[in-house]
Amino acid sequence: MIDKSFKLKIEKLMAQLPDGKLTTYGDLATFAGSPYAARVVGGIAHFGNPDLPWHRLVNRFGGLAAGFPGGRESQEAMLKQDGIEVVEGIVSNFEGIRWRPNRNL
DNA sequence: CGAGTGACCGCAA
DNA sequence: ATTGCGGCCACTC
Repeated sequence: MIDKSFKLKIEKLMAQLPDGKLTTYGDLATFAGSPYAARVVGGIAHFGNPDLPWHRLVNRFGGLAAGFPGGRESQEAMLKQDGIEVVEGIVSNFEGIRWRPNRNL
């Protein structure tokens, strides 16, 4: 059974994202089957399911997103609410809490 | 309906 | 080492 749509898969992965952790666009895109479709994840994040914690999505450098509604400060505040420490707009324990999707779905 | 953009990433010169 | 460009899917105008 193969996924029918890229967006659907991304949303599923986001739904499986553990609380208190974060992930990157590239990892989701790579796992979805297209490592170069990282921007697609960003697009989905903007027009996708608003119930998913998109604020836990960060770029490859562990930095906050670029066009997040309200600015990086808003996303940073959300991450802090989740217990994620953010400094200078960059996640401190980024590699420590960096969650990776389970390919055994 | 058609074309363009988008919260990115990786590689080439 | 740095800069510039291409590429994927979905959504909007």
